[in-house]
Formats: sequence, structure tokens, C-alpha cells
Amino acid sequence: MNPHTIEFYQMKADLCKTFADPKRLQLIDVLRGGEHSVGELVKSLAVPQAVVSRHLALLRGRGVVTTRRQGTRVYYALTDDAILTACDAMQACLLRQIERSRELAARYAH
Amino acid sequence: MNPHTIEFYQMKADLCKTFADPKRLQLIDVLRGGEHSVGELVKSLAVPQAVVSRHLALLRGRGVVTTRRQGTRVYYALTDDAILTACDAMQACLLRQIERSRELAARYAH
DNA sequence: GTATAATATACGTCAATACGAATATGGAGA
DNA sequence: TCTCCATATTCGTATTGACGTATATTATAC
Repeated sequence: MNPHTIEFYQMKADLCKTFADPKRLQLIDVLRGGEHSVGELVKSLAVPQAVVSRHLALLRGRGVVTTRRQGTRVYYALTDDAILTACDAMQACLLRQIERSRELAARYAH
Repeated sequence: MNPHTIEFYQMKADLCKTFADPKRLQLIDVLRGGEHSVGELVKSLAVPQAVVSRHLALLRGRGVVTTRRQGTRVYYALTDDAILTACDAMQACLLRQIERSRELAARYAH
């Protein structure tokens, strides 16, 4: 798979879109600690159950999480640690940006 | 800055949105090799100049690229190597997904 | 100042997506 | 089978974001 084709850039963009929502990022962060049922995730995020289910469905559709059914509950888990690595890299990038804007603000404060 | 606040997740999501477009990812990849003028980027991507300018404006607004003017030309460069690290991590994540779906397909082929 | 080259922006339109509210599915137990 | 709990989906709506086309800005050269 050549990473310089339009298709590949499109796939990469789609993966970024998957992470481009605060609630989904929060879900991923909770799942960092291991698998959780939908009910637990609803409690963690404090948003309506339908909202959580929809985001989970999207994450599953993109292959970011997998599910395991146990009775009436469905447990979600991250598919791969590479997801966390990517999220962490994104966060490092953000922290650098914040740092830069801090420096900039300090420079103009004088 | 506490990374578990809604604001922080929102900022992170906004950064992901910045990368969530194939043309912007392509621009970032071209800029990996050093600064380029808008005209050069237009040639590299083979899309209308207005499209490139708009994407560059967005990238600049999010602090992903910086500009340097020389005559009538404007040269764009990546602000930070952390951006490349993040993109690479995202790509690694994608490659793993592709690998997994390959395995899955192979399993069902028998 | 005027013309020209390089870049940026405005406007209208279309597709994608997130939400709230309501409803549907699916499994477990009486 | 009926009911209940957990989860998923549908529907209508509002927002966002990307594009094409056209036009505006900016700097240089004459």
C-alpha cells in the first residue's frame, strides 16, 4: 500500500476524523484502562446513552474498538495500542502548541 | 493544563480535525521536505490555487504552519516536528488496521 | 501610477455529521 | 410468553466544512 496515493491520504483523513470529536477522545481515554460496558461509559462521560452508543458504533465501524457480549451487556475495548500511541502523539503536539502560544503571549506582555 | 477537562478534549479534537482532510495531510507531507511557496504546493497537489490557499490558511490558523514572505511569494513551513510525529503515529495506526483487515480477509477466504 | 504575478478571500451550494427525542432490538428470568 | 434491563437505531434538525467561481489584496517592475 503506497502511502502517497490519494486513497491512502483519504484513509488517513478518515482515521483522523474518527478521533476528531471530544467525546470519542474521552471514550478512548476511559478505555485506556481496559474494557468497559456501555453503561459504565455512560456514567463516565455523563452524557445520554444514545450519544455514547452512537459514538461507540462509529468507533467500532472504523475498527478502533471491539466488542464482547456478556448477557445483556456489551463490553468495549480498544483494538490496538497503536491507537493510544497516536492519541498521545496528538496530545504532545497540542501541548507544544500551547507552549508556543504561551511564549508568544509572554513576549507581547512586555 | 489538565488533560481531562472538556476544554482540553475539545482542543485535541480540533487538532485532529485539522489533520482530518486528505489534501491537508498531503500538504503536510510535502512540507516535510522543508518550506515551499504556495505555487510549488499547488503544483505538487494539482488542485486549484484557491483550494490550496484555503487549506493553508486553516493550517496557519491552527498553528500548524508558519509563513515567511519573500517578494510576492509566501513560503510555508511546518511549525514543529511534533506534527510529523503525530502524523506518523496516525499512519502507523492505520497500517495496523489494514494489516488486521488483511488477516481477517485471509481467515475467511478458506 | 499602472500592469502583472502571486496569493488570499467572499459567496453560494452541497455533503457530512452531531444532537435530542423517541423507538426498536435482544437477552435473561419469571 | 411477558417483562425488564441494556444497548442500538431512526428521524428530523442544525451546524460545520469543502468546493467552484469569481474577485480582492499585495508586492514588484516598468
